[in-house]
Amino acid sequence: MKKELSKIYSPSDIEKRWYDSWIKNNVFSPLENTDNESFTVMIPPPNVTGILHLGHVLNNSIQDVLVRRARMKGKNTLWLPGTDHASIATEAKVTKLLKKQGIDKKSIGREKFLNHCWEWTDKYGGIIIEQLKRLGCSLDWSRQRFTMDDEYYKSVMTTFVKLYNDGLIYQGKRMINWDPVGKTALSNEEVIYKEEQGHLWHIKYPVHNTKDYLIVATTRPETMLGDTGVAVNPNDKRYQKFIGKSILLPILNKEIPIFADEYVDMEFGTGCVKVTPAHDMNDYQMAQRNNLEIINIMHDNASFNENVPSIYHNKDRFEVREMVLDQLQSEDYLLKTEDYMHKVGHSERTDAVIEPRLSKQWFLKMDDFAKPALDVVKNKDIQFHPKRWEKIYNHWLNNIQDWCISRQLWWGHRIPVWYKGNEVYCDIIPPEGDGWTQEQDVLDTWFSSWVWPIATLGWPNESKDLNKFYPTQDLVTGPDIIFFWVARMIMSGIYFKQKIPFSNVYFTSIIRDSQGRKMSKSLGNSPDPLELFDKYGVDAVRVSVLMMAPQGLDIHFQEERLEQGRNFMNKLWNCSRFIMMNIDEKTNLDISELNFEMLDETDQWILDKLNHIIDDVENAFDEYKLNDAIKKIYNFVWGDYCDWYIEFSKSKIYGTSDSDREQVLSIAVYVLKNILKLLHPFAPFITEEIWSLLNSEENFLAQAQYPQVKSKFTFSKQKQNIEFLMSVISSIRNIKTSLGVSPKNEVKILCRGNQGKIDILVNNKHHLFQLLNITNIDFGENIDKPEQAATAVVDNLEIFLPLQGLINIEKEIERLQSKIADIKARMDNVKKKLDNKNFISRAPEKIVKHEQKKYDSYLEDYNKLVENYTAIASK
RNA sequence: GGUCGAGUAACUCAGUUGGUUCAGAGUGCCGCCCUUACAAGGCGGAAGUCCGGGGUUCGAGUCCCUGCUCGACCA
Repeated sequence: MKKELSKIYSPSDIEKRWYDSWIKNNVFSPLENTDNESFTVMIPPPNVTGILHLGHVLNNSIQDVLVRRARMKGKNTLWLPGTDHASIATEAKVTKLLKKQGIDKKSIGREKFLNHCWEWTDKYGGIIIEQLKRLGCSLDWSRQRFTMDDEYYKSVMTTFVKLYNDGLIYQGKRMINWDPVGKTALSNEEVIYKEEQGHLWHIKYPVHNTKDYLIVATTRPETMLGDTGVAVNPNDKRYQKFIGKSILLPILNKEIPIFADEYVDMEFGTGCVKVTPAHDMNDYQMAQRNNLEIINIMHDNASFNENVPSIYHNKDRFEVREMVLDQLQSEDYLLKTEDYMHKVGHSERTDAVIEPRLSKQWFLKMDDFAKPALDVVKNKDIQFHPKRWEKIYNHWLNNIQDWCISRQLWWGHRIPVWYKGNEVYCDIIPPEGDGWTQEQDVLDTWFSSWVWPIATLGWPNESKDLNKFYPTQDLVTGPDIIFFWVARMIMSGIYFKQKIPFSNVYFTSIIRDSQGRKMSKSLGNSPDPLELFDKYGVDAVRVSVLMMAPQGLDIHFQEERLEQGRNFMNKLWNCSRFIMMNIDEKTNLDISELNFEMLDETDQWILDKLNHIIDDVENAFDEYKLNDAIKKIYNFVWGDYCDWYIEFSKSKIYGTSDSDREQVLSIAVYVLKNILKLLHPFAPFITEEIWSLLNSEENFLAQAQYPQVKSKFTFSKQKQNIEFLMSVISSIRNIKTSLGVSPKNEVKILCRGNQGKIDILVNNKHHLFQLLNITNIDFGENIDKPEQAATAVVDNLEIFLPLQGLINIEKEIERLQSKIADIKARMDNVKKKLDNKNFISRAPEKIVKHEQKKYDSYLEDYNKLVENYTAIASK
């Protein structure tokens, strides 16, 4: 019943099979009746019409690792999937699609438009869900949610009504960020400031009835058509005499006042500011303070309206800018044009340049939410990883402003407010009677998703799930939505449920291209994960991405780096292949029945090493350093298990003793099973496949028990011995290659050193033969050095390779010289310390002793090397 | 302008509390090997002014100050 696996691991054969099998057997669903501690993670809901990109791969791989590990640790685990409706993005897409078909959104009306949105959602909404399955995500699909589901809708309505009744939601006419393409208000957080090359235009503003003029400097000359004043700083000596006078505004020939306001920065530009209250946040505030007229000069699409001369009517703001500049130029008002770098606000979704606009909107008062949200992070109820995001979070909360929650869109949660004359009604249920009209606006999508952790579990109903799975434990998300979502979830959790929504927030890296640019469709630098899956295998992509994701730093993605993961998966496959080629029905797969008296030092070493790795991985997870964890496992599998343990084991596997062979195979299988368990959260498919091929007793690896440190496998002494043995083997290999001795050339070795060292080598003689291709070894304390031999010194042990006829004296001299130089440098370094009286007297005794010991050992090695060097060089 | 982060081998990055194979890993590079798990592999090797300049200390990649470069967030 020996099994022969294919030489190369082929992922595509097994991925789908295992995913289907996990689903069929409900592996991802939490248990209904259990007292086990629960572990919950809420997926950051992807946009319903989105498709998988590398950011999702990273983010969801991390979640899957945490979730699978928790499940294997016996927690009652729920990872809840879902999507959000992304109102502005989806609405923009649907509008565009309809336009192509010659259909105008407004003319078909709200209801029909929403039907189109649902059609779109039905068509594209499942794509990303299927892609997450492909990624292997162990989500509980029976609990999948969509923010536009009826149940979820009710949750959102409940929050609005409660906040309204609590007096925290109000409607007001304010300056807001207006997206002239999406034709909707945005919150402050949805405005992205980008640095752009612009101009600073210096314009002459004549003082009325005088020959004087003021000069204003502006980046937006077109707004002068809405100017209602000019401001100067009250302390500015240059302009004090003009305060109270007026300006005759060019082009319009309209008289507007010159006034004083502290806001004006005397240093900036000319120190005179043109004031356009309806189109600038700061100007609006100055207008309020100084009772200026407020004139709106634009339509909702940022073209000019009838409040300006007719030649500008219906012309876009950028076109008007050119027209105004031309006219100013020709009438000699334009004095200077400077290049000027400045930050321009853009809509996060449509990328349109934001137009500040005075508008009636719904707001949520934020002051009362901020303090508790600050507290729970301050007192560590919620911890951020990495920690530095706490500062960003605190800063935002300390400067919080009211949240504009209304959007002039149709796709989303319509605000549950009705009007009849002067009457206002707010409730989940529509008002009775005729004549009521519902508010047209919908809610900001983030207002819908800030209750994600509770609404998905059925809130406001005190459902079984809500009690069992809320609060959740870990949240994994990108730092770009720390304000949009993370902070607000914390607020809503505390406000509506009196409990924080999660205990740990892991902020992922941002994946950039190899040049450090953001991934974007227009640059075409965003690889399709599905193609990468096909090419490298899902496990390989997961492992590679996690290995290159340092906590909190951006990733520079290069496709070639996926080879590391692919090669690793192949390595794992092949060491398993080797094991399976050799085990048979006699092999004892249950290590508890092993005869520990029979353990070889190498067995003890690998078991001890395994303990250390389990511990290291545990510690790495405690700090959410997943890349540390996977790297530790990688080094153990490749560097210890494959490179050394399996190689050691061959002397027994190919030896004559059946009991030795079965013994070493049992250990090898035991360690391999632990490797599979440790690796399963990272690489679920391949590990499950190998697990099943090993005929393991437990059904699914996904449900097996996670490895724990076993104190009976502590073998410190043996570990040291084997590490010494490995150094000896390495340095003999070094001699052979650097002298150009072919690996095929069998050689003889002599070792001279103290009895302790010699004992180690004698005990492991069979390994030396197996790994070095040697014919004979002589050991001893007083062995004679052969005439012509190459030399190495390892930890005071002298190693001789008699190379009569083969030895290349020149090369050996060169080699020894470099070894001597190397150790001399180390020695000098230590010597410098020891010669320093201050070091001897002030450093801790332990350190001084250690350095002294180090020096003695170096000196001994050095002397031996020099001795052998002189002997060979003098010939 | 404010705040934060980063700068270590050709590339991408590890380096916990200052001292212990602390100067590391992977990739790439050079040499030798198709050795019966694996050439997506094995064995060996070369490679760094730890961004510059000060300082604290017996001792600094690590702590402090300062300068430079890049990035992010906020105004």
